[in-house]
Amino acid sequence: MSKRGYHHGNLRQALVEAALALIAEKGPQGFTLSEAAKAADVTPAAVYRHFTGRDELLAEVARQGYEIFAALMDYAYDNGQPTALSAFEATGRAYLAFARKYPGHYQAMFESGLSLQGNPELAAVANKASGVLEKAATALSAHIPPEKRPPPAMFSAHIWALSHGVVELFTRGAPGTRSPFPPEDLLEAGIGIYLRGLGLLPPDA
Amino acid sequence: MSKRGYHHGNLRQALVEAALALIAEKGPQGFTLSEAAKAADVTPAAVYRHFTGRDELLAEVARQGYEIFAALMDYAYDNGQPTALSAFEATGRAYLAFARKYPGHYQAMFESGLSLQGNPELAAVANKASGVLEKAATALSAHIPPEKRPPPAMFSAHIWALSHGVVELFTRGAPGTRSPFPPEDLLEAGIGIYLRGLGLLPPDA
DNA sequence: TGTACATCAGTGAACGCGCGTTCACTGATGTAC
DNA sequence: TGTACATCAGTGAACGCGCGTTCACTGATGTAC
Repeated sequence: MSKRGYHHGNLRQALVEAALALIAEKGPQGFTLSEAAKAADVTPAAVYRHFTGRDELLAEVARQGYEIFAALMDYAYDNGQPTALSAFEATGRAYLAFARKYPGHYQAMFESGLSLQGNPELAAVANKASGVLEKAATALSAHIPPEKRPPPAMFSAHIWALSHGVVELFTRGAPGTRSPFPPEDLLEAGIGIYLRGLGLLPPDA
Repeated sequence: MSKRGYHHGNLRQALVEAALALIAEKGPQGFTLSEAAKAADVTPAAVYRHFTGRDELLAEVARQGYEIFAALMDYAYDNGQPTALSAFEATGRAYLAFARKYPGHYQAMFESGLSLQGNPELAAVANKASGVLEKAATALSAHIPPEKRPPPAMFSAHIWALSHGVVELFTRGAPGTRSPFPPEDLLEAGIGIYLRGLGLLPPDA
């Protein structure tokens, strides 16, 4: 911690980052306002210059997470050209990559128990993130034989759920089981089988 | 609460049930030893006659959950005869049914952050539960065309992850999204597509 | 059947702790003259 | 360039709270005689 005077400089963001480190290290319940303040070398009361309280700080962490998440998904989508299929697969991979690379954000978003109700700004940015996956699903939808075409929202939900389940069950020292396979491989294979079921991959691949 | 004297009768199980109700109502973090004791009409100190502390009470809740879960999965498996396929599908449905019917147990097992490390008894009963799904997957494995046959542990993990993701994301007033579809339908459709991808369902169903 | 007694499940008071939050304050910063 | 002053980001002490846990105790239960 460099010498700083009475004033911090950018305490707001420093608190967000302290919270992220705490959450990544000890889980969403390990985060407390007091410890975040201490990690930022500041009195707990100083937090109230920047946030209305504990919940708003946590919400800001999640908000930044959704922002990064949406950008990452969008990047993966664009980058996943040339085909709608490869773009879609890329967003699935991006989900897991995000969870791995930004564990603090991920847990704040999905495991901290904060509610999107009554926080319109947070809900909006969350929708932005899920919008990317639905966009990818819609684009892909055109390539699905009509007789087995589910609504795009449905198979984007499937991929989302599968990805989330893999993260929750198999990426940490999680309950239930230790990972029988590398999570990336598990997800990749699962998505592959699923897309084959949709008729989007050759049945003998 | 009926009149009871100084002695409770079966406080141990009453505390487990109080904890379950608290968890189901307010989430795993809403559970405290003190509130569970109060709900059972007893002083917090009385808890220590039956458990070494808060963690052991929570672990017992989870243990009973795994027990019920394993029994339910096993029942679904047997009941899913006549074919390996229908038995497998039944276990998938049982996962979601369990989460719905026993939300307190479910959250204690998967969302309370308790660790299976250093609790061999809990780990054993957890393995019993996942063992059923693997058994179902292994039986099904024989029917998969060899060139697209993943290890049974892998597709049981896929189904487990998909089910878990659906529960986490779409069954409560969850973060991320409100459910676009009834979770049961979502899971059923997802498993269907997945099994078609494995060559276990006709491609045109 | 009646009494003495051991057991042990529960009480209730107390503890130390860390939490989120409040408040009057202080002192560094940067602007006006 | 130098001084006076307003701003406001941070301090530090204090609060009430509920938590998990401990301890000496009490009184209901059930057994031995």
